[in-house]
Amino acid sequence: MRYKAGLETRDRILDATRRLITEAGLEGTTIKAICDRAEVLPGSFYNLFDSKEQAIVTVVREAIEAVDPDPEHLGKDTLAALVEAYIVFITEQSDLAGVYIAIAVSGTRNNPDLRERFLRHHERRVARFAAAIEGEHPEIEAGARSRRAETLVSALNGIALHRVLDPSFDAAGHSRALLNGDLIPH
Amino acid sequence: MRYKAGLETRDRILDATRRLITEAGLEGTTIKAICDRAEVLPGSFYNLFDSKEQAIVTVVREAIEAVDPDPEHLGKDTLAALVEAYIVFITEQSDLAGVYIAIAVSGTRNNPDLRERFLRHHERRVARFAAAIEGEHPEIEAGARSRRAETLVSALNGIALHRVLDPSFDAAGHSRALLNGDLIPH
DNA sequence: TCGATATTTGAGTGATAACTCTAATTTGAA
DNA sequence: TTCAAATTAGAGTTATCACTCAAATATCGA
Repeated sequence: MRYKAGLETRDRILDATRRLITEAGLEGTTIKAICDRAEVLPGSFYNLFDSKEQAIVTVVREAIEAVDPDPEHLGKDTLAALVEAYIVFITEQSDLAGVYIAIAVSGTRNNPDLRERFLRHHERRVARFAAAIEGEHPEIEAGARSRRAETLVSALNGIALHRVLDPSFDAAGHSRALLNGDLIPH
Repeated sequence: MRYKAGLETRDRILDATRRLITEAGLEGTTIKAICDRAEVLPGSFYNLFDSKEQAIVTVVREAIEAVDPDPEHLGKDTLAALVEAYIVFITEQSDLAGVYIAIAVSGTRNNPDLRERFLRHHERRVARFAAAIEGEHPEIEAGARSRRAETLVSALNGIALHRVLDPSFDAAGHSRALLNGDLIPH
């Protein structure tokens, strides 16, 4: 994996894997399907990856990292910025968003490693949202902050889920509605 | 499929299918896995079902119906009752809830029939929530009602999704928080 | 240009997928 | 108790799965 040709092939394979997972689910992501789409033969695939799983995990790691860019910003985010970043992820990196949701649901059942990775990521993400809430509403006590962050993160994932099903779904509008409390009057 | 033995076998197969989809995903739901768990041989399976897909679709239909019980109540629900009903579904029928989420994500990609069915169900569900909002807040105009209903239904699905991943997740508390607007102060 | 190394080719492996078929057994109405 | 119909047993079929391998070819630093 040192020549330019190999790196390009690797990119094509990862791109095919990303799109396949979102379009056909983990079930439909077979070596043959990946190779057909990437215009590569199985021998080349296995020259670059040890297994199908390695390619999938590579793409999943990408997706998880793309959800939470610049993690070192923790504590300096605003809630609005975090929500806007997620909107960008959902709408402009929809292949990765599809991977993210597919893995959240299917990938974590048979693969304890993926499950662990996903749950750790979720915790970090909730902590980041909670820190943003702290910055804007220091009067809310820590436990309640975490709870609210957890509600918000899960709810946003629901919106991402539906957007994967229905690309015309207005994920941005619904995400902002959640943030602004435009749900039910009281 | 007329004798008692056949009906019991059918129940065992459907039960195994339900649990397998939630535990192992669609990918792990093979005829062999279903038959092993139901203590049935492939010949018996195919005596009662035309295909693996038929068994899965049967279970998916169950799940979709369980999400929205008593659909004729449309217009007579309160929002709180709808949310509580979903909480019961998520927490007390977790096998079906797992099927529901798994299909929402994976099942609708390769199967246009399932996709269609799921999206129609989603529309009905949003309409029902919107009708409940109308009953409680007639001052909100129709378009905004639908929008809010859509936000709420998607957000609740996000909570169900996370509960499938993590059974200790307090789905009830987070669902009620959404309903009560306990998210971010303004 | 040479030559060690990376890459590609593509047929081939064993395992397992969904599904079929026939014979043996069980069921339950008459 | 009988017997037609339902059910079960379980080996077998075909297709496709992930993955391998040896030979041919392409790459690029020296």
